[in-house]
Amino acid sequence: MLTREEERALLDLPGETITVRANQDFVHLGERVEHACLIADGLVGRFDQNRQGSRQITAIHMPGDMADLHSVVQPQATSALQALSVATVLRIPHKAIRSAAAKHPALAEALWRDCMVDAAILAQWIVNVGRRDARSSLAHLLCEIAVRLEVDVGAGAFCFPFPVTQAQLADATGLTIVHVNRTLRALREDGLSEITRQEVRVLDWEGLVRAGDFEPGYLQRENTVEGRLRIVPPVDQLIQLVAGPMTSWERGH
Amino acid sequence: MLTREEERALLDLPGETITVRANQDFVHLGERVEHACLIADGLVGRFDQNRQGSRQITAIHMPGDMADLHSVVQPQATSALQALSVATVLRIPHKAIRSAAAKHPALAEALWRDCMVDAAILAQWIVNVGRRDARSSLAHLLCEIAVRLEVDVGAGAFCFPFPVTQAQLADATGLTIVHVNRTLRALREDGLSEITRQEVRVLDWEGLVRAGDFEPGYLQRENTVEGRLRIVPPVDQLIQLVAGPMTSWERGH
DNA sequence: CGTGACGTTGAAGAAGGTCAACCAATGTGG
DNA sequence: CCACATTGGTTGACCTTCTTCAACGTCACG
Repeated sequence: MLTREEERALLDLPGETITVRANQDFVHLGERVEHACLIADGLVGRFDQNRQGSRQITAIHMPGDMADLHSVVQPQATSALQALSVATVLRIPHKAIRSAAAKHPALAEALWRDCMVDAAILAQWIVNVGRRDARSSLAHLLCEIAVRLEVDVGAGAFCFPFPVTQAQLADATGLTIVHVNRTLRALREDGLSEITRQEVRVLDWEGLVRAGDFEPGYLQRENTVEGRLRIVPPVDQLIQLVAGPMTSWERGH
Repeated sequence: MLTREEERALLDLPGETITVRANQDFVHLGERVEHACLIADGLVGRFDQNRQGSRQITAIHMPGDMADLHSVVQPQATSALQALSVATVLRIPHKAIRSAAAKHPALAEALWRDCMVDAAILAQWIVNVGRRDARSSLAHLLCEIAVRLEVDVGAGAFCFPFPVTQAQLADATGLTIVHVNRTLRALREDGLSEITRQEVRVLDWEGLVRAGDFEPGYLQRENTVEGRLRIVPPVDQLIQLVAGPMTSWERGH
């Protein structure tokens, strides 16, 4: 865990709030960025594309995520960031993050770790588009989102807001819109899940987990000692979880 | 760039050398690791899989790469590491890396950056399996490897060692062995590239780049000021490139 | 000179893409 | 309040890519 002082350093980070319309880029490909983006509200996609113009969403970020924390050490953007639905984003200057990290090595480690959880999710995403069929891939995506949103999956059936279009789901899974549409219908007909423009209704969580071949370990959620940095909204009131096996690099060995 | 003192700290890292046979895991899924693996020789794959057992290579590492540097901040392995061909690996204790990072913030930043270059490669890998057909995907993979190996692509035709099997290429691209075989034949018949068990012979680099829709920007190679950490073999004699826009977090503002 | 690992090929079929409609909901300007 | 445009969802017909299964070839090695 971070010390109270380290928490303060994190919470005291300055930033300006911007509102982004759906389908609007707020980090452009190749751009040199000076701010990291903390998602305060809405959903954000990390977009890549090939030169033929077909797009691929490589990550989905939600409130509490630092969508491009990596830009602190790599300011040349290799992916774009675009709002999937209306989003509120807090732009935090790299400068401030760097100086906080320099003062508090444990914080630097927590930031690095946070990036690595995202990287583990990227690796799973590769498996999802590379080695799962459409049905499994979509089911897996829904499971991942549910767990990351910390929806209570105890009950057999539940709902959570997830305002994305079928076109965006297609970009996330590497499928076409038409095939996503048919596959969602199949999931519906099998009584696993129903998806509208605004929310996901899970009817059979166990079944969805099986269909999606979902193993939540990679999300690093159970283990609170090594969990991900997560600043939950309202942003300036609570750090939910921040951690490292050692309190600080100096103190650990 | 790192200062001479920081370079020394990096070079002075202790480690034991191990030799790994082809197809042998040296980091197991779910395992708790205490060492980071610096590849000294050979090729290494980062392996993930779904429960049905079909495997997916999510990254390929080569000499000079720290294949699981991320384990320093996230010791629970979410992917396995396996040698693609005989490999020599230097195992560096996390402890040593942590303490060097604590002493030298600029080094900590360089390590973090190195991880983020790998993450950018992961994102491109998603595009490769999600939005490219077999021909394009294999061509892109070959281009990426050539550039990362720092092969001189100036000449129209050239060779470089790349000892992988077609089965491994299939796991890397999310295809089947059979389809990889047919697609490689197509690349050969089109006069782009010939691949044997030991090496890749590129006959038409420009054509291969076009076929693979390859844009090397994400590899962060041109820009020496922000390039990746790369400890080239013989490991303890040379740091080729290490960097950051600022010399250190402290010295930055 | 067998045995295993790797590569190659053919035939058949399934998963997913492409093209082209059409529908429903929402918003906007006259 | 209506005509119209826009966005997102749905469906059918057809076609391509890739997979599956099964066989056979080839090379290295004990």
